Amino acid sequence: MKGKIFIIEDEASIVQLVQHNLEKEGFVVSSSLNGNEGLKELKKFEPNLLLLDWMLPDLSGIDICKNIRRDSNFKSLPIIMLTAKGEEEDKVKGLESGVDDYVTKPFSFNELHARIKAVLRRSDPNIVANDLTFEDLKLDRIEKRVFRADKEIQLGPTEFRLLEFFLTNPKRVYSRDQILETVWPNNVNVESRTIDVHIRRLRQSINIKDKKELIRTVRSSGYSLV
Amino acid sequence: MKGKIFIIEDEASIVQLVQHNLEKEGFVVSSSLNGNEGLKELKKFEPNLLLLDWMLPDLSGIDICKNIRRDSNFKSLPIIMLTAKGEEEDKVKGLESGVDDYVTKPFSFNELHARIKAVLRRSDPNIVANDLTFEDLKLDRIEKRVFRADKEIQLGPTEFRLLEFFLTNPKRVYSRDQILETVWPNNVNVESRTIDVHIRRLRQSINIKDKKELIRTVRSSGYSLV
DNA sequence: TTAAATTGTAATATTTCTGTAACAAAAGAA
DNA sequence: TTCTTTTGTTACAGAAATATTACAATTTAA
Repeated sequence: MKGKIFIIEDEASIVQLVQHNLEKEGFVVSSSLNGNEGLKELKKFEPNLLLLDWMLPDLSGIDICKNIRRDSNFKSLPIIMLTAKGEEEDKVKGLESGVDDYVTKPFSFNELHARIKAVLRRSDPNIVANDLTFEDLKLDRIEKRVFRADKEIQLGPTEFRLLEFFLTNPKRVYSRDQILETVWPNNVNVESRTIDVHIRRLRQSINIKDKKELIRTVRSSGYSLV
Repeated sequence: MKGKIFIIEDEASIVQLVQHNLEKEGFVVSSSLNGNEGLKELKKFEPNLLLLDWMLPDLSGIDICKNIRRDSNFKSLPIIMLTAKGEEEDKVKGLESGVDDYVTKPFSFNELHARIKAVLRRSDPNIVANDLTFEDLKLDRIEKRVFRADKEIQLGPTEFRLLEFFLTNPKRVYSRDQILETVWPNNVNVESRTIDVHIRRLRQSINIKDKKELIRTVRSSGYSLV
């Protein structure tokens, strides 16, 4: 069971795109093109997550948010807000009125999907896959543990995130910039060479003697798993 | 054995939803769509708990309640009343006529489930799991006692709730925010560092020499049991 | 009411983690 | 080979997160 997602968004093309893709991912999806009706349908549908357009013809996103948060049955419904580019103040307002995350339009489905999983993982962990594995490596996001060949490995927080990142796309080569963007908290400035050091630390931790090296260096491109 | 639940409710869709979910949870469920018949069937069925709609076409919730309380065989049958939104006076009347709890429609199944467990825990402790255990730790929700290796341990109220929380999902790592949300009463603002102190107190209480530490610190993530 | 227990916070100590710089080693290029 | 570029390794100081302690305020019990 992947969970139920409700969409309130007035641009039919977006709804169609998102709904179709989410259903392909195994979610049960329902949607509404306007706010007032959407609210009613949503409460019947009882989703695990709401995708909410911030600019609707009838009701503003804030109003919907408030309404939802006031209803004891939906107080903790995770909400991801869809906002048009440049409406920076809206983001602030959104986060203040209890939105869990936001995605700026236009967005790629992959980006949205990642956000959805992240939000669901926090609010409703059973809905989302929590173990990442690759060969004899296993990372448990719930218990925050890492195993190589069934032996537990201790990692620092950054090494953990780094490995988690590689495990979401094994084999794929990531540049230092890509790694930096995803693994490090936003608006943090670190030397790109710093990654080398963390790679070293990660290697040191996950390598077992007689077992093959798991992190490959791709000269002038970056690193990848195996 | 999870116990038997009877439902008297005239909206077939609600009955279906609730009955289905309760059966999935292991309860034996029977139901009736109207009051007079429901009363008869109920007495044959001999449930451990009754879910009672307050607004029925034929008999009012109060009448049913009175009838039940007058019957010596069902004097102490726990009743949860289902009431439509805004019927505040009904709640008062309900509680006066011996209802144990009420749930406002529309409700989520999870909410109802929680209420049912809470009511059964009080009235019929054998039906509901009241002991949380993990390795040699045992927490008794009824008597509010905690044991480690069969030796009783004294905990303050907050430490008790904290441990109870960890025991509902052992091994899982919880962030300070999650702990705060669940363990502390709502809309109470406490410093997130305060949790560290309570963790310390809890550790101090449940740790026995020569026995392993039960609470794991996961740097930058939170805490978990073992 | 007094005494005891409980709570939250702030201050301090301790531990662990991070980023960087400096140098070594390796891989390409010429 | 020799030079250049890129990556590996190491050590270390400062930063960040957690542990511990003490204390005042509040609640509960006696």
